[in-house]
Amino acid sequence: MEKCGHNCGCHHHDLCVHRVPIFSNLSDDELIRIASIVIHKEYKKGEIILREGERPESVVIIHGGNAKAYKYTKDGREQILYVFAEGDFFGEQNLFRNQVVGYSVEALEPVKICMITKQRFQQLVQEHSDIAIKIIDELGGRMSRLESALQSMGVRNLDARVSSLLLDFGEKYGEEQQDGIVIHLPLSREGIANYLGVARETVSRKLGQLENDGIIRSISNKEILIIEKEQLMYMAGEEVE
Amino acid sequence: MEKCGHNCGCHHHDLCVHRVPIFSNLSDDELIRIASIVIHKEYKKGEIILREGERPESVVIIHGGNAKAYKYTKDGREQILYVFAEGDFFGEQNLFRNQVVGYSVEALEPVKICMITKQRFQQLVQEHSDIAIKIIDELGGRMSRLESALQSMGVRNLDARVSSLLLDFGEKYGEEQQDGIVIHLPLSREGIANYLGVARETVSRKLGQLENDGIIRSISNKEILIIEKEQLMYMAGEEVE
DNA sequence: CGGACCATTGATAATTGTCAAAATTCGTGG
DNA sequence: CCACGAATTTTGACAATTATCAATGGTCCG
Repeated sequence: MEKCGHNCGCHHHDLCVHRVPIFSNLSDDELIRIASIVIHKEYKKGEIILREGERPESVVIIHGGNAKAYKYTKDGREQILYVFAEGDFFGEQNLFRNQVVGYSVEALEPVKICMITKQRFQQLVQEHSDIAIKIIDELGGRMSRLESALQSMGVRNLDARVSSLLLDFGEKYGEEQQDGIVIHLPLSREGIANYLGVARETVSRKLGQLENDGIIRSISNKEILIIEKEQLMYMAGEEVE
Repeated sequence: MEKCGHNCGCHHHDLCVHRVPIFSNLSDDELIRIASIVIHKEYKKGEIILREGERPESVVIIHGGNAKAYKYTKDGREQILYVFAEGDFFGEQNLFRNQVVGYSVEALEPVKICMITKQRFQQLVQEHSDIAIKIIDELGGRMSRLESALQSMGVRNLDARVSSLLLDFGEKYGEEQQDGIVIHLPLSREGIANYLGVARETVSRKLGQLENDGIIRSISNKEILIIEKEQLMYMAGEEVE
């Protein structure tokens, strides 16, 4: 691990604000200033960082580890909306309008975050109009991904969706090796199911099928090897009729 | 109709920029200034206002009529993402980043729009940082709705989704009457199906079921009467197990 | 090594999709 | 206002997909 064990007192080195696209236009001086108003926190696996229905007082930036954002239905079914990784932020929905958040965020592993209070953040945006534009940019990107996800759920068959998910995770969590790409999964099978909006068992079956076809290999519960990326891309793009 | 038949030369009265939340903080003078840089256009039913994959040069504000935003899969299945109505805007995703749009927009009926070129719009945002904040607000609201839609697709059963849609449309397009709420549907049955991500026939069957149960009445292809709103709300909220 | 947790598999039921045909609605022109 | 044809919607029969329930098998950690 890092030497930052004392309740995350890391100051000027390894600034979390450095990793965040929305601050990318700022000078080093400004970054350090921002870093000084930032609150650090750590969460253990399974801890809730933000709870649906709350009115968060801060914008949260992930500084390490992954976290899932999800909604529950009344009957307890979970839909995962995002898997946040380093540099992602949330809580911004409630920055200006006074609205409750629409999802909960839970640490999938030990997670470090930086928080900036709403008030401070508003100040920042006031001073640097660049930041507002970056936020619009970032939200635009996130919306595009949501729109694609919605389309996937609506009209694409499950094979295509599973393939897409493997490819996406390959990009984000993959490690190139000589026999293919090893994905270090942030989610369990159940998590994958709740992300795709299908039953746990169905994911098992689809992955089993892909393994039978020699397209992937399940190394462990948290690692999958992509053997035939081409094949996956084909399946993700368009299924044979 | 209105007297504005001459290719929409309406100037200072009935300003489209008046109806748009993102300009709500501006003074009348400024609104008039903005109105002067706005380009007006009209589209007939079925015409494409924006095509997926293009790089739009303008932000478009709907000034009258409804339009659907949708994506196609390669095999021709349509997923409707939004139904835009008066005051909604789009094309802002590409305001600052140079990215292609992720969906097409088609007029569902005669539609009037106002366009502001990217360049002018950027200028506006530069001058009035309020606008950027309003945009963030607006995008936040749209994201919340997308997130809920994604959850619906993922974990809610079809009865709940159909009920929700009827209630939403009731809010947006409904007209209170003594025997219930008459919805003036912006979408055909096929449109509803493509919005919910199910087959045309399935929508027919579900609506038929609701009609048999006396919860709604189908008046015509474009009008549905909600008789038992309570019942719909119950079904939308939580299905009996 | 044991126990808790997670993942897979099998059998069956429920839901929705697909295709074809019939019925209804809509718009137009007489 | 009515009638006609085109477009849309509904219905029925059947197939395909996925969910559910139950049991088994693996994996991870102490």
